[in-house]
Order: sequence, then C-alpha cells, then structure tokens
Amino acid sequence: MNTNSILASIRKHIKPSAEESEYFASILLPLSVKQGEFAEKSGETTRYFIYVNSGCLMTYYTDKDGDDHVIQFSTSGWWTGDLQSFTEQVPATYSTRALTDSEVWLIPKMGMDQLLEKYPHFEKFFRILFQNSLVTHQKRIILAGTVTAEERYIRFRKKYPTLEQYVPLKYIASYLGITPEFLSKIRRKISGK
Amino acid sequence: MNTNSILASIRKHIKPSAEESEYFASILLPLSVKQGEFAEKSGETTRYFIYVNSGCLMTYYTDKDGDDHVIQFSTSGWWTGDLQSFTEQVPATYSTRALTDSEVWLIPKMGMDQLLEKYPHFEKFFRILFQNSLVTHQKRIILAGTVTAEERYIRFRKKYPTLEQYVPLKYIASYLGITPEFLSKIRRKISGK
DNA sequence: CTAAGGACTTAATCTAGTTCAAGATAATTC
DNA sequence: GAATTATCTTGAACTAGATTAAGTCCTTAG
Repeated sequence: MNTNSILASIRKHIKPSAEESEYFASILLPLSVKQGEFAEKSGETTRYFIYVNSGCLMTYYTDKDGDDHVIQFSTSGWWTGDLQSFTEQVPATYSTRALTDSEVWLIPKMGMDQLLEKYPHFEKFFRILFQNSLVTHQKRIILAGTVTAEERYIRFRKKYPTLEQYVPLKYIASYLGITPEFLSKIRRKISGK
Repeated sequence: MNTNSILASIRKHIKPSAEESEYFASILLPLSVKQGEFAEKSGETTRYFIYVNSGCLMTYYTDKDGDDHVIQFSTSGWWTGDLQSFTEQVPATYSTRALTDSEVWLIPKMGMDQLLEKYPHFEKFFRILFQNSLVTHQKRIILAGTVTAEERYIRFRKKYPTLEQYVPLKYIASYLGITPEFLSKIRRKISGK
C-alpha cells in the first residue's frame, strides 16, 4: 500500500509542500482489515482517524437491544471512525468493521495533534473535509423526514451503484432506517414495475 | 451590539492575537432581524455566514408541497446559515428566519475568504466548529432511527428547556420529524402521567 | 454429502405516526 | 372589542413500516 491515494485526496483541497507531505506520510500507519474484522470497537477509546485506501467498511451504532444501526459505508477515498471518541478520547459509541478485505491508513491521535501544531496548513484540509461532511449529514436528516423509504432506496442505489453487490441488504436497510423485511417488499415492488 | 460574545466564542477554541481579533471584528456586519423576518431565503445565493448574538432563529427546508422542515434552532452563541450555498455560491436550499427579534453578526463570503487567507489561524477555529457540529449531526441521525417520537420530545425538552416558551409547537414537531397533531398527543400523554 | 448457520423473502398481524376534519384558544388587526 | 387569522387540540379513519414467524436459498464446515 502506498500513499498516492491519500495524498491525492489531500491535494484536492490544499497544496502541501514536499516537506509537509513527507511529514504527513510519516505519521500514517498502514492496516489491513480482513472481511468481518474490526477497525475499531465501541466501548474502546479510538486511537486513530481512518482513511480507506481500498475495500469497504461500515461504521455503526449498536443499541441496548443489540441491534446495529449503520451510519456510514466507507469505500476508497473516504474518512471514517468515531470522531467524538477520537477528539475527546472518550469510549467510542460506534464500531467500524470491514465488509470486504480492506486496506486503510490510520492517523494516530497524537500524530494528528502534532501534525496540526507543526504544520497548521492541514487545518484547512480538515476544515474543508468536515465542512463538506456536515453538508452531507444535513441533507441526510432532511431526506429522512421528507421522502418515503422507497424513494430513499432508489436514491441510495443511484448514489452508490456498486455497493449493493457486496454489502448485505440488511445493512443497507439499516442505513436507510428500515427493516430488512420492508426493504425486501420495496425491492419486489420496484422489480415488478 | 458589541463583539464580546462572538470573540469569546472564538477564544473557546483558539487564542487570536490582538491584530487577528481586530481584523476579524472588522469584517463583521451587524444585523437586526425582527420576529418573522428572514436572515436568508432559499433560492437566493447566501452571501453571509451567520452568528447569533441574541434572540432565536430557525433554519428550515421548504419541500415541493410547501411544507417546512426545521433543521435547526439557533440561539445566542450558535452559527447558522446554508453552508453549501455559502461555500459554493449556489442558490440556497434552506431559509433562516427569526422566531424572536434577534441580533446577528454576518460574515460576508469574501471577508471570510480573505480572513482565512490572511490569518490561517482561524482555519483551526472553523475546523473545530464544523467537527463538533458533525458529531452532533451524526447523533441526531442515530437518534431519529433508534428512539420513539415521545422519547425524542422528552430529550429535546431536556436539552433546550427554554425554547418551548417562544417557539411555536408546530416547528418543534417539524424539528422532531413528526406532525403537530401527534406532538399534541404526546404532550397530553406526558402531562397525564 | 450432510448439517448448520446466515441472508433473503413472503405473508399475516400489528402499531406508531399520518391525514382529515372539526373545535377550542390564543394572538393580531382594524 | 369584534372580527380575523394562526396555533393548538381532539378524535376517527387510515397507512407506512414494524414485528413475528415460517420458509427458501446459499455458504461453509465437518
């Protein structure tokens, strides 16, 4: 695994110097996560912020009844992890698990702090990253309250056309905020059209 | 209206120099918004990022049937506005309107760009602002899918105890993702307990 | 090859929350 | 201060989606 992808992702928003890029690369830890394995577990304090180099992971919340609620699927080029746990160093409420064999870069909490202190240029990158993510999250809140589950599923498929091929439907149902049974109904209805 | 509140809000996360503070204050525009008036309208391109100095505003989305969906209530100390419209300079999808007579500070888009270029120190402030907001939004998505409307209302009242006194219930219902009629039922049920 | 578990579907029943329609209360306006 | 308009409540009928339970189809392991 090389740093091409993650550095390219950064260069979309800022132009780091050679020195900055080199330092940034030096704090990264590579990790291979096999299908079904955890990149991070709820209850444990998150030590890393995660960049997905290849593969696919999901971040989810497990409620008191043991039911999982998917917050995000992260494919190549996405960042993920439990942001609150990472920044405040409190036990994580979310878990992140690989849906396919995946390769990720880890940014350790301490490395991140030192990076931002030494090269504040990266503040801009993360400002833009979080800002864009915030816009996406606002849209999702609106969507959940304005359109039906069927419509949400149709839009999901349009937005992530390949995901359905390797993500179990029950997790897609969870992401959409419905039960697998109801997703099944929707799929039958749509295919019969 | 003076800049004490907004500067204090910034000092919670960064320590700007006297020069930086002064420059920051110089780009701010004060605005008084009377109850019912708009700070910004959907369809128009947002020119300002908004800091609430006093009063209360709500940011909402109006769907194709003309129904409003409240995204956020913003009281003193909060930032608001249509972030996507502001950063990409595209027509806003959200509107922001005053629920009580309010005083806000406006940061013009151009002033913000120049501020961040001239004093990148502020990147850190907005990075933290967006990062925290992101955590809040993630929690809201989870909450919408895991607990009942009644539970959401109870938590809302606990989190914003004063809001109910001056925000019409129909907007609180919208924020909670339910109809005013159903909120009415919930309230009767709770008060009867 | 067979057993066992996970993923997906189907169908019946149920419920949280919506819709519609009518009244009751308050707030504004003239 | 009566009239108008908006907000809130109530109740009956309805529906999107949940729950429960059974059955099918795959994998994977022994």
